[in-house]
Amino acid sequence: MENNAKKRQRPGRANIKLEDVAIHAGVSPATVSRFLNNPKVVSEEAKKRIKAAIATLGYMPHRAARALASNHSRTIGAVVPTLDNAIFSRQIMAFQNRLAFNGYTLLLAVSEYDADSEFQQARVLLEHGVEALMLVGERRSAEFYSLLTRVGVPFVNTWLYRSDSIHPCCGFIHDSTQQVLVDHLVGLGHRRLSVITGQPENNDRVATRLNAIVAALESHGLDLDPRCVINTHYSYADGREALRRLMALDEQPTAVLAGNDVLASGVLFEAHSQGIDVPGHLSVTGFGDLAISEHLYPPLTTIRTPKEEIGEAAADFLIARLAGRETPDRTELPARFCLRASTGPAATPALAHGIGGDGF
Amino acid sequence: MENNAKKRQRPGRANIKLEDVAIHAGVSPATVSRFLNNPKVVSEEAKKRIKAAIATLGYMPHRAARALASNHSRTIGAVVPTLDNAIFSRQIMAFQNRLAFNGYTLLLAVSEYDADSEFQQARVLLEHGVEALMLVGERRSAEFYSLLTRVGVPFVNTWLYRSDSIHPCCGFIHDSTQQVLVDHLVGLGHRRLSVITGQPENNDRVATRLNAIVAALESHGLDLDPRCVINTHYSYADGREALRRLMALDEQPTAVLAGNDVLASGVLFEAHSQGIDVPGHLSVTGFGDLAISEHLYPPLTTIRTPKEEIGEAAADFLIARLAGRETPDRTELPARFCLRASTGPAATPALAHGIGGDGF
DNA sequence: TGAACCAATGAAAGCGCTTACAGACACCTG
DNA sequence: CAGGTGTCTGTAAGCGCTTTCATTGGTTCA
Repeated sequence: MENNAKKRQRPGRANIKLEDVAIHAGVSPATVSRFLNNPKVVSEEAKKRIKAAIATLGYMPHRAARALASNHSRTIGAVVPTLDNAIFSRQIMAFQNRLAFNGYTLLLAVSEYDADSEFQQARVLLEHGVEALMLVGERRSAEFYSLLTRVGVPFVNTWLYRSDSIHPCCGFIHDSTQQVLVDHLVGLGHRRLSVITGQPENNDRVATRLNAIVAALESHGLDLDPRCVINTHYSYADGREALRRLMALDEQPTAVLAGNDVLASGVLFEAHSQGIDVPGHLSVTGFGDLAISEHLYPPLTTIRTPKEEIGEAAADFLIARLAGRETPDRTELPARFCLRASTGPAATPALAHGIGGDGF
Repeated sequence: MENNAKKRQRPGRANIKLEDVAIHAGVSPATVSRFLNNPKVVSEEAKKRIKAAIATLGYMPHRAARALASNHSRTIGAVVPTLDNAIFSRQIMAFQNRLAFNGYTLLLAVSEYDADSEFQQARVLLEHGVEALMLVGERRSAEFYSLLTRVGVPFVNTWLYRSDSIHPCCGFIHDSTQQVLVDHLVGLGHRRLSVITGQPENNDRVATRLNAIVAALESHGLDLDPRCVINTHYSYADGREALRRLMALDEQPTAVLAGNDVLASGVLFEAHSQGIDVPGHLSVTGFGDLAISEHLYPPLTTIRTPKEEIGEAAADFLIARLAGRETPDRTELPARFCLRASTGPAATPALAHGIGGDGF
């Protein structure tokens, strides 16, 4: 009867609140709160008693209440296209790790490469009061960007770097990175290249790299046969299927630029099962450098992308912003060319259709 | 001057609140709240005006306030060992997808196979008011379980199923699943098996499977030479290194049971580079069935684990519990044996040291 | 000795929502 | 027409914290 108000029970939480700790420790709630948030202003004596009270009561702060009162949720959101690809999962791991280290919790959503879904999910994260947001890519609706600026949370676009971007970003320059691969192949004598990649309409990095390939070829006086460009999804089976289509062409390409290492692996697998010699008959490049890529037969020539570095840099950027620290809007984390054995001199036309080399 | 109180600005959010919507729509805050949470009780007229007000003001609900007032955060937490492995990332994708569909947001933490970290991170998620929790495995401190029950949030242990578990769980039975592999190899004439797996002390599934291997061998009157058991980490390089150690033994095993498909792939890669014929000279099994496994040379005999199914079942279970619906505590999602080409009859002793077959 | 300062604390007013309760109104029913 | 019923709405009291402001008692300094 000591409490005549209808007591709304809190299912789903231990029912100990800050006030209980205060009573137990013989101090005011304000002091307990200060102990939690800024311990140096409370006396040793009070600290000791509060600590004891927290321990014996098993008190856990109620973050929603804290968020409401202090206007700080201590959460940061991320929306990524998928976790299927090791690329994003490593980024997220590094990101989450950095956040946790700094006392932030990650709210995660997956967009499945769908722009509407990305927007929708980001909205929900904002409603949840995330103090900052990590996103992938930069192409999105004006409405999305205007929400972001209206709400005023710091955000960062990852996986790309453009020195003239109007938004904070961290990643690498896709054009020049992609160009390295094209130059490499052309330098090996390849004249008829092919591309197997994702859907440019859902993925601005794919679109950029595709353009970069065309531009790079142009600079060599070459062009890209549209029949040699296959836009597909990111699975091994898709990579295999794409190579089959390419090999069915009457003028077969001598090299394949795969959009990522999964696709490239698929190409390698298919080449193997068809007895196509790589790199004797066909050169293959990947993009991303997965852990497995150096172990494939032959080891894959690819681009090592800074997955963890991007996650960490994004976290550091956002945390710095939230702490009011000055920090540059754009961070370039270069991707590196990994020359391995899946690329080699273009077969001379005379040999082009033979099954060369020692296979696998 | 209409507001003489010191106005704490809300940086990081659009400053429109429910009350503003109410004023704009000419109704009380309660009605707006009802519109948001239980629209069927508000009149069509009011609905229309509130909808318009929300749209023109660009109102976004403040979830922390809502959580505080209603005692429902609409968030669910998950702690997984890693996202590095496709296993858990697929589970998380499926889980998150299901949550989002039901209006829940995922708070994600990664424990890196560390029990203290798992506990710590789960605590933080609980502080954030997650209404339910998905975990991996079942071995954890009594303190952890007591917190879970004290706080009273529904939780579920994933990746294992035990009909006699006292906690909700969803997954498969490791013992019998593992046994299938052992029986398969023994049935092929293998007598000297080896195991390459993770660290049983950090991973109860590994420990269970290891015991299951010993038991299964015993049932065939065989035993497991301790020198043939290698506990390592989950990388391709670790798998390769482990095979090297196994091959350096004076009595070489004729089969390797790898703890997961990554390790098994490493074994395959190393076997290839050493010219060891698989399965002619050495049989290899995996565990998990990654997307790549069917494409390897030779395609990997392994166990297909229900990754997405586990994520979905876990989400469904927790959501049902939160909705007060009856639902069984334990869900068995069987793992399936995938017979492929990496296993074959044990080499006869006479041939055991030769390099057989056509390699790759 | 009194003014000035400082460190430590408590009282109380919210943060932006939800919800119990009661009131207002329209409509039946006997 | 009194009384009941049902639908919709508003009032106001919190949810568990943070934080401003005022107060206390002790120290230092001129």
